[in-house]
Amino acid sequence: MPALNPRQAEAVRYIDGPLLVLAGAGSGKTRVITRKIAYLIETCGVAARQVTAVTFTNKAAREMKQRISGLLKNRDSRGLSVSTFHTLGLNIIRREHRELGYKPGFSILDAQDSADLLRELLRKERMEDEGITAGLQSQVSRWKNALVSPARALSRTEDETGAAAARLYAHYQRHLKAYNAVDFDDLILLPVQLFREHPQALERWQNRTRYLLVDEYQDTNASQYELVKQLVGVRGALTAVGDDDQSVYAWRGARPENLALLQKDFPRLKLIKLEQNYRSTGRILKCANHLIGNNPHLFEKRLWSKLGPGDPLRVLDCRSEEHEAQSVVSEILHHHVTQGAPLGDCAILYRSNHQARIFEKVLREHKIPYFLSGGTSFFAHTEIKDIMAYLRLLANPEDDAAFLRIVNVPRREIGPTTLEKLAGYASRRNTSLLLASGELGLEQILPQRTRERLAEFAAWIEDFARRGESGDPVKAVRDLIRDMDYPNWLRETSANDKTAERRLANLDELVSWLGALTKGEAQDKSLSEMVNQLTLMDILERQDEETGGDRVHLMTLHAAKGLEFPHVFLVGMEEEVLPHRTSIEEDNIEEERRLAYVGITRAQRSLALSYANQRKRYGEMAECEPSRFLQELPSQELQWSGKPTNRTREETRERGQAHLSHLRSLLGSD
DNA sequence: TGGGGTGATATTTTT
DNA sequence: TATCACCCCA
Repeated sequence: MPALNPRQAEAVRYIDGPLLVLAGAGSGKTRVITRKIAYLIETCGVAARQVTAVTFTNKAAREMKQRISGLLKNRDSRGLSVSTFHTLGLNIIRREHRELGYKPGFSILDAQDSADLLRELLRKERMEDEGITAGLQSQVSRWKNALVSPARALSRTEDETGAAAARLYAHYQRHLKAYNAVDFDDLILLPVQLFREHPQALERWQNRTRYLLVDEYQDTNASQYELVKQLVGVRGALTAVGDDDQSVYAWRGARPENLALLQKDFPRLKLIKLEQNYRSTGRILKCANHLIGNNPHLFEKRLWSKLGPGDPLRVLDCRSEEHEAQSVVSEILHHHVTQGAPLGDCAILYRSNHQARIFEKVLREHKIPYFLSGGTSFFAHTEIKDIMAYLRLLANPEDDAAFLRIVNVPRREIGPTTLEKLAGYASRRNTSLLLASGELGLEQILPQRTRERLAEFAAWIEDFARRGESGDPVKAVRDLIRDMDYPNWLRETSANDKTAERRLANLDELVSWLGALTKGEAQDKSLSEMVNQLTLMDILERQDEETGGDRVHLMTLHAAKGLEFPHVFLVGMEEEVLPHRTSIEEDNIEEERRLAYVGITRAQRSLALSYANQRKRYGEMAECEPSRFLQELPSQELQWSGKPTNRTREETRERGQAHLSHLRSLLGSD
């Protein structure tokens, strides 16, 4: 086990009050968090169940758990909570749902479900023409993340469009509540509201959070910060780890200022900076420091490394995006062949997803295996969404969104007209669609055959709901899928055999995940708990990872955060690409610079930056200018290749002239 | 119910 | 250019 450096050790041992660890890229922040948790449990005698660590991604939480259990060996780490903010919120809501006015079995709507619901409401309200369709979901999300209630949102708006959006927000919240459902943002928002209104509940949670550790602190938004403050309370047993230079989620509500706010809110805050980098060579770090030096800083820090200077950074000047892809791929091949570098050591990083395409094409042409991260999520597949909707409905008979999704999938001859009438009836009776389906009052408005179909469906669902509750929930799910002949429906609705096979495999995978969840830590989980847990999980299609092997990594800069690779190719270093056009327009260059910084600091041994002079934009060929960030790098550390651009030609001319005038001045002074 | 034609639209993305 | 949602017609 590597020894901690003095600063890291100090951060691990400082438990007397609130602590902010400013951890530069590659400075071993995860090591500090994991070692600190082990220290708290082993040395300070804090009970594992009273330690809570929060991260932003499942992946980070998973890794952290693994590393801690490695450190603690056989010692008791049961009850230690390492989770994402959202899972923590879910646990709080699960325990306290009554106080919040939710019933057991409440559903979680994912981003897609919530967008669907908003679109539906928008349609009902006939507000399409008011131009608030675009960005409505993110507006609502921003409000929620800033702890702005619908009423406050409405009172704050100035124009009619904003008011319409705020009304929709109110409407949306009412529907969620009626569905006994929450969305992702609610998982943070509701606990905050609960703790504001119920001091006893807050005390309960404070008592079980004797120590709180927060990773990637710069990514917290206002509601997450509020939750942190509430849980920490006056005790101030908090370690926050973050790096303002790696804040790249401002567009999602993250507030890097939260780092500075800590100092205000916790006057006793201790600050420790981790500046020794264990990842990159000196030249790479020098360039990174140089670039980020152009940003204003909340806290000054300067990364250094003992790893030696390393090679100069290469800049690839390319004619077109095609040429760029070919240049990068041939460099990778070169590394691979001449230095025996594994393909898996190479990563191609880009600003936006569409840039991956051309690289995929060229890699395929060269028969080079690659791993593209950030594809469609497992849970975005129709078949998975369908079954999840069934599960939600089993657990929560009030989940109208789930009901509407699957009532006619597979076909049960329950069409839009029927549903509209049913919805009218249900809302008059103040009940849910599923519960209304079996009611006698429908006699007045629906023909007998239709009523029978509805009642049959409702009875069928209720039957399986009972089976899921009393018996083996996984078996109930299997039976449900078989009983409605869903696999055949999938085959019928798939374009070809191949997609059908894939979808069936996905279905199997979902069921086996359910099985795995029942075997997990807590044995007897209810169906709804399993469903909610699944909704927060990130099962991506990882055939690539499973088939394993040595593959080039392709990913966005956002996805690369937290990772490292021996050889990094930072591509598309152009104005309007990185910095992205909209960021230029919105005068948001600093965040783009941080993105470039994140990209550079992913590299361990070698880094190449590339740009194209021409690129297809919305179908049309457009001239491109090298990114301003290239000029912000120290030119003596860069090695340009390819044909020199106008810029470099100009530079050489300038340099030549400077040299001449220098000579002249020498002559003149003589 | 499904398929084809049409017009708008075009970041980053986790939970 | 490429995709996607939407609408109309068979």
